[in-house]
Amino acid sequence: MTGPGDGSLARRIDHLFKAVQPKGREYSYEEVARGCEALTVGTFSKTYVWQLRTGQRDNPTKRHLEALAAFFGVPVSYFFDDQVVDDVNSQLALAAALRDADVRDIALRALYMDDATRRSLARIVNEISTMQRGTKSAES
Amino acid sequence: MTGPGDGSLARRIDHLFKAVQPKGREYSYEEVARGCEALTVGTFSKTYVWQLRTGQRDNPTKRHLEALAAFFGVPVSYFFDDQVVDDVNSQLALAAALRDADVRDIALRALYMDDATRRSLARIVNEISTMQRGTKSAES
DNA sequence: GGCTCCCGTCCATCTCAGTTGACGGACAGC
DNA sequence: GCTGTCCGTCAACTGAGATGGACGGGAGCC
Repeated sequence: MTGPGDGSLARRIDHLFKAVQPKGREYSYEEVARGCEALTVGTFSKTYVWQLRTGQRDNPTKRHLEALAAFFGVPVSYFFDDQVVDDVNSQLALAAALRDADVRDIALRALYMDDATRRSLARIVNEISTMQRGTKSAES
Repeated sequence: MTGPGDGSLARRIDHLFKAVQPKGREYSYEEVARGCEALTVGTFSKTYVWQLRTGQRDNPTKRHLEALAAFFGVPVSYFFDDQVVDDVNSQLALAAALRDADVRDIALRALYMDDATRRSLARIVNEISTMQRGTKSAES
């Protein structure tokens, strides 16, 4: 496997940057830092995020690991457990695929589907919008 | 569960001391420290183990968390788990919804869709099948 | 072009995580 | 009783973890 699971902490963080792009772009280091600060007590500098991603620092504290995991929406064990990496990665990849596809458009076309299929799609779209937490509003 | 997951890091480490007693008594701080040093690279002082257990220090680094987890034979996520579960809940819920929906059926109906939508759905289905390959019933 | 704003990168700095060393108490052997 | 040793506890120091600010560069705007 050439995923982030085979390497260092830096690889995994790098993968999170690439996989989690609710704005269609990678988060900037400052966005991540401020987001982490918002989610946990304590400070988080953009420089340190950069150092972690590039492998210049590889031994962060518990607090920083928790903040990063919360920000990217992955369990903290993502940074430790290879199996969790695989599980999460597949879900992140799915989320990425769903983002690229215009889900609302698909939902519209679902009007021409039969009942069962449409309900299934509706549930999926619903979960997606929940997952995105209003970053792309105007759903409901 | 009223296990060690209801409190601070200190509570969880204290629980490990009490629960893991292969010699019939609690490990001494020095035993833990030396054991951790043996299992990982780097140093680990008995005083620091004591500080962590008593809550005087509560922000250890990744390296120390890995060492402690290895010594006591628990996954590193033991020190985190419950705290981040709700952050990934949305993704887990999505996975559940996708399991219930008959995705292959949806893909078949995609034949009647236009090109762009069908390609989007193809990517989604591809990710789903990838995700389902390694699925083990992690259901409670 | 010139200006501004934001990004990633680098460097100087400081804070605090983690170690070292020492003190008092408990238990065993002499 | 006395000594030696191992334990838990404490205070002080060291250095790595982490931060703040500065520099260069690219994109958008007038």
